[in-house]
Amino acid sequence: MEKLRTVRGVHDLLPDILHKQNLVINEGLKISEKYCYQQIETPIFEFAEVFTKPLGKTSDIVTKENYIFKDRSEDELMLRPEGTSGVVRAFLNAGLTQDIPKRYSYYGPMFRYERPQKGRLRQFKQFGIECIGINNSMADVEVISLGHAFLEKLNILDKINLKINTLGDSETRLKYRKALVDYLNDYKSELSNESIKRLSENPLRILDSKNETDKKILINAPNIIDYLNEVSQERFEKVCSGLSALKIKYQIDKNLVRGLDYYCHTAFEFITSDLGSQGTVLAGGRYDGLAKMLGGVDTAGVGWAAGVDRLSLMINEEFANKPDLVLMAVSENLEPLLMPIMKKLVDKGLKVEILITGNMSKKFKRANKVDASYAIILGEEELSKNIIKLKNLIIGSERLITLDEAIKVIKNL
RNA sequence: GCAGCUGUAGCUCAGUUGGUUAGAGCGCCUGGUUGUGGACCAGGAGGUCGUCUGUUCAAGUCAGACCAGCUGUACCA
Repeated sequence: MEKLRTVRGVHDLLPDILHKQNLVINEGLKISEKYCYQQIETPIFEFAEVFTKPLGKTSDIVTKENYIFKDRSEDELMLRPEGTSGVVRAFLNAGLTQDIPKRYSYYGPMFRYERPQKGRLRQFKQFGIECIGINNSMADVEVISLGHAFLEKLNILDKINLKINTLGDSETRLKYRKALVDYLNDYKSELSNESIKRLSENPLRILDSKNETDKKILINAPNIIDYLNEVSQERFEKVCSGLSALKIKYQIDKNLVRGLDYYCHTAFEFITSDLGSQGTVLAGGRYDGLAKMLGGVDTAGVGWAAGVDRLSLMINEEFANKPDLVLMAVSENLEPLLMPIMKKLVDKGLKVEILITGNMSKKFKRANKVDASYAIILGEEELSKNIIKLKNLIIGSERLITLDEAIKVIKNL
């Protein structure tokens, strides 16, 4: 096919789907504003290091899913695969490390070179929030609570489960990592190829394996909960009891690992079974090490990102941008008089579609198609008396009245 | 990335063991109605059958490659 088309996994968002996505984003913005999160926007591409450093050299995003390119000045740039790194980078660049805490919300397109499917695109939209500069575990609870409230506003909470886990602090993870590797080394010959590779590179991610043999081996693997030092242990308990106090239901999933290196302590995912294998709809965690990885001052942070495309697939909203009325003239020479009328109607807050193609029959057919309730018709007869004809398209009745009267009738509907 | 399924009109789909000019419903356009819609009637436009290569006297139909979508898996939002 030599026709022009979009790149694989990159879709046009026609009005009906974009409208749904905007609803999702608007709910996100509204609820985050209530929690005093302020909207921020960062560039959709950055120096590649902004992502490669914090995400970790072994993450899929960096190794095979990236959109990296060089610009004309040979700078290595990368289309952003996620939002957090850019937001934290912006926070550091603005010199705000003394001005904490900061609560940010953002939305926009992200890019990952993946195998496209329903709910998985190469250009997709995320809405996310970041709470920067608070080490207190109550920030974790706040952030999860906000995510929960967001999904509640979208009216899809009943289709979603929350899973949480803790990755502990760096001391914990070092100890646990060693224990896990020791355990898994005994089964090295039975593990999947992917997991064998990870054993040396990023063993924690083996916990996430969906391979059946791997899963069996993992049943008796050491549990990170047993390796938590006192600080990490206490944190996790506080987060759990904080959620319970909010009556937010959750399941602890000890195999929940975030794919990105910068996470520590709390990790969580809101998961649905409605979207096939793309179950994760909102996910995040704590990323205390991120600011330092970017070369900035060590700053705590916790946040999440939600998949707007996925969420919009879950909400039932009919998109009807139907006009309050249609406006037409009976002959072409009267059409110039319609624009001032339209201006007045719009100024009064009405949604108007002006009909300037076809004969009267066509115009009424169009009015029908766009599901307008009223038609305002201007003809020679009406013009001479300085009135218009108002037709109620639902019951079919017509009245000759002034424009001001017509506006009142339409608005009283 | 790996595996499977699918691709015929704007949409949903039919198309027999390969055989004239590829069909239906819906939608669209024109007219029946020169100031009036939904229903109805009549007519019409719209397809290089995803693309390319091959097999054959003959390909929408068979084969291969590629492209795209979907499903699962990996991974992730």
